[in-house]
Amino acid sequence: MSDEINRGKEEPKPSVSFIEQFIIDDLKEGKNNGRIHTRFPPEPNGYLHIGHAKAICLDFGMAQKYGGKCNLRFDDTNPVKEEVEYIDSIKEDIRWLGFDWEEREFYASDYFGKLFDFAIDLIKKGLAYVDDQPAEVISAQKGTPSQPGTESPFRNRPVAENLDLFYRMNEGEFDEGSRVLRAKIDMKSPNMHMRDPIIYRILKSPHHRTGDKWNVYPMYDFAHGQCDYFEGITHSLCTLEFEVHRPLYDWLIDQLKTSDYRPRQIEFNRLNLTYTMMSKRKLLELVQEGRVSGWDDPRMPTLCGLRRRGYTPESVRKFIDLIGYTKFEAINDVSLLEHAVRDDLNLKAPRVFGVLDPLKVIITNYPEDKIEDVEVINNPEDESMDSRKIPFGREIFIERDDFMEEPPSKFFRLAPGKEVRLKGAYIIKCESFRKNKDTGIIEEVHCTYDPGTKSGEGSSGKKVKGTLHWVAVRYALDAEVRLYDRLFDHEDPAGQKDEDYRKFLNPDSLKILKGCKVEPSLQSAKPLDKFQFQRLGYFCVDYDSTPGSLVFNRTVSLKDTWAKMNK
RNA sequence: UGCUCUGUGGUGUAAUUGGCAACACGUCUGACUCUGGAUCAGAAAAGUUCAGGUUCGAGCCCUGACAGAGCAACCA
Repeated sequence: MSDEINRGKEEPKPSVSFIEQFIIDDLKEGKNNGRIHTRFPPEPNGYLHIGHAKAICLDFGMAQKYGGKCNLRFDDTNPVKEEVEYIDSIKEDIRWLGFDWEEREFYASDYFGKLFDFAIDLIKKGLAYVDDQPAEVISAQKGTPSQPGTESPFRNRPVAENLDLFYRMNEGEFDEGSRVLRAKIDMKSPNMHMRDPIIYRILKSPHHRTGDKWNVYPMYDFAHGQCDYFEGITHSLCTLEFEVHRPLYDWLIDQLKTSDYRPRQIEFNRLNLTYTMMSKRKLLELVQEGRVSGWDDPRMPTLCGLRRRGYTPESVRKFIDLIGYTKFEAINDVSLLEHAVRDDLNLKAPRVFGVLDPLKVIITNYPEDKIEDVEVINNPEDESMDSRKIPFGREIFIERDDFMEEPPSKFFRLAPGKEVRLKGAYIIKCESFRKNKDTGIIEEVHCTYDPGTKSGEGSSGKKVKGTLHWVAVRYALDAEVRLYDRLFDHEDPAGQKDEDYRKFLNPDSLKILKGCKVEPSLQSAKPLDKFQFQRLGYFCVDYDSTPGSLVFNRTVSLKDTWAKMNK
């Protein structure tokens, strides 16, 4: 290529997120000896959703890109809410997304000993005290964001007494809720988190990893920053709401650190999507109240839900990449997510014929018992995917929507006297149809075919506007198809003050179609196999599917300009 | 009435030393098509929350407003 051409189209500089820019700058300055170490710290109290995917892609992605490492660390500081079930699903989902933490699977509970020692150390330095007051009193003394707090009467308890009490708290001598350990910082701080935060509480539920070894457990705020520190994390990436916690983490690390090293916390915006919500608590409610079939209901924004819906990890990653990381709390349009899957599946998904709402067509001039195997391309976007043969015969099913008794002028499909191409087969002409006099339902369409128009062989000079998909009656397989729509009919169901999000549940978010007809090659399709049902959309085999009764989930429809014209 | 953060087409982002506001999704045309898909060509759409200031020149710097979000769990 000549210099002139090169000059003409300069590579647009790839723009990086503000976080990546910080990392680049830190690297340039030689911080941490050029080391990059991140972590993804989920709490094992629910399933991962696409919002977590945003964090995962950043945590693992930055490490990958800059030759660093990313730990998986479960934030399991609350034995009351956390379960082993969730740990396995979280690991599965991270792997599915395409990331690997190698041997670095850690738990906040791995550090309970160190954390306890640190608490003892703070007590000895006069920086922590045992408070005997009940939760409500402590809470009242905290003040409000606009009013300073007041000091606890136990604030100046002697060190020896604090030490004795704290040890005895851990011995199990006191009831849950009777005493807590607090850091002694500043009750008048404008930052609520600095007003003598509770750092240890008594909890007597057994922990999934440490059993009944401990009777006191660190609060998240007392564990998170230090765990990062213990693991040598260089960049602690988290969401915006932890911005106000940062001074507390810094204060704690100041008491702990023995060198200049300190993890750098950088906060970014959460992922919000239109017509859904990310609150783990509310998602759990949907599951528990039976409003969805489970965490992996294909309407859920969970990773297992998206997987079951037919999303590919590539499409999720692409979407995350598209929306970026900023400090602005945004709400992203689902249509971008849908674009990402369509874009990915367009290249990957084999095309097949499936008829959702079958209407029988009889080709009256086609021999009774003749069956032809016609050849169809598997994917016009990818020649290497080759072609396959499907059976064609005198009786076929077409989509009910593809026939109209009295069509408008722009209707390019089948109608009395009109001709259409049957994809991969012949051009047919509608000669007549049979209608049920009582119901008005069209029961059968009678057509003739032109033998000179076989696909790939000719068209007898005919030009037809429409091409239909079809399935031969004799070889059609029955299938159940589940059509999904947005779970909520409000753009921001959880953001409506004084309105319960349940009120916005979309009653039509799931339509189950029985008696759909699909081509015989789908007989052996396995759960999670993905296809494009020609002209309809992308579909994925559901876990409920068996060779004897196929079940497909619609991932997303194809763009449909005809449907749009008719709106 | 406090503290922290944030305001760029409808939506999400970009603009790296202050220099013609760019890209994607969506929307709308048209072409092509044995998928009304894909693809291709094109269009509409913001003058950067507002008001001042500095500057030859401000989305970017300064000042002041306004708006939104977060913070008052023995949750994370």
